[in-house]
Amino acid sequence: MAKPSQTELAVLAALSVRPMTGYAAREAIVTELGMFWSESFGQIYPALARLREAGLVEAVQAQGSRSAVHRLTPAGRERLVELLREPVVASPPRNGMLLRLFFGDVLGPAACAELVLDARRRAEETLARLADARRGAEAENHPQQPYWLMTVSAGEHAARATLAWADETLDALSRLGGPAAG
Amino acid sequence: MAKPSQTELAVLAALSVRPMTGYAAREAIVTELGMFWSESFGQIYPALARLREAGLVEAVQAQGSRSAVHRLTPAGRERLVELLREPVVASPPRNGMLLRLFFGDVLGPAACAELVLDARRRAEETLARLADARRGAEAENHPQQPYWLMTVSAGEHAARATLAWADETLDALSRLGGPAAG
DNA sequence: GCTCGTTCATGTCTGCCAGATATAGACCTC
DNA sequence: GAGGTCTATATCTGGCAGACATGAACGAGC
Repeated sequence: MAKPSQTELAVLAALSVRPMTGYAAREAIVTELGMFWSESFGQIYPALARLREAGLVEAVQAQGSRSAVHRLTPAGRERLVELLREPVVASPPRNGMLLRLFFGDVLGPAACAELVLDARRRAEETLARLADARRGAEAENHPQQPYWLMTVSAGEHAARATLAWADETLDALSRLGGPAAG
Repeated sequence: MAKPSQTELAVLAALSVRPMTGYAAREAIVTELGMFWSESFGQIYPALARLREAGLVEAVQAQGSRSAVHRLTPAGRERLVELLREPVVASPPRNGMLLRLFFGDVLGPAACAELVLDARRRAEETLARLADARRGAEAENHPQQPYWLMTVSAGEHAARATLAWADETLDALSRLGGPAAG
């Protein structure tokens, strides 16, 4: 019940969909929330242990099998709502590509163009994965479906902004590299 | 010379602009790179000590005054180029707002609209600060000026994308809240 | 029936890092 | 000269990622 942990929020949220092992919870977070969230094994298992101790989740079917499926208790469901209502914790920005571009003079226009092209490629890949996610969500009939589409749309807007910026920036870089390189 | 640290890269980069105290380096990172980078005191001072020990920076004027101004050595400048050339380390995503929106069913449309409005407000503020930064950069005549403008532009594209997404999403949420609330 | 590779599953360890906190000199104001 | 703010340095706690260690289950091939 103490200090709100980001990991515990994500684990509770994942388990609210369906009971899962820690391993499966991590899989679900990577594949379904991967566009805007991430967790590591090193956090998930200690978090599950704490949640179990606090009575927020319970382990079922831990007998014969090695796998311990965890399920939310009613208290866990309450705690999830409580954590969701807490103010959003902003994660400090750390964009290595923009840091390098800011000191682009040191690397030169060609190396900078490589960095921007990389970012552009990643944005293209993101758009493709989001198109899949959108098709999948649109085929569903679930109370959370409209919310899923909103998060997909957030990713699409961000990725398209990256594409537009990259094209603009590649143009500027080619002009920096000398008119002959344009 | 060992494992490349993100903090050491940022500190070397900051000191490459001009010699500074640790405190001033942190100020510079917050104010000038704050849109895409962050550092804490708890990292800067140990990093400076390591860099000093490795001969990459040197302290000057540490005698009478309490303040220790640090300056890049030639080896430090080489190391900076080396670190800038290293592949970008991607920071794992953690967007608490989108996590909450994904489980928006639990909170309800009104609380979700609050979250989106918050994000919209922050994007507006970001755009205002970036407009200042752009004016400042455009007034300069510096070899790095075009690169500064590219990073400013990245922030502007991202912020405008957030605005467009927020408006679209607020509209969708108002329709979810029932046609009467639209 | 045995080995081998893969997947599922649980955990530990190291080290990066943010944020809070403690401390104190410098300078300014009233 | 008392109090407040800014500059400056440093430490400590705890969240967290990523690499690693370990082993069960299971199918493929011999």
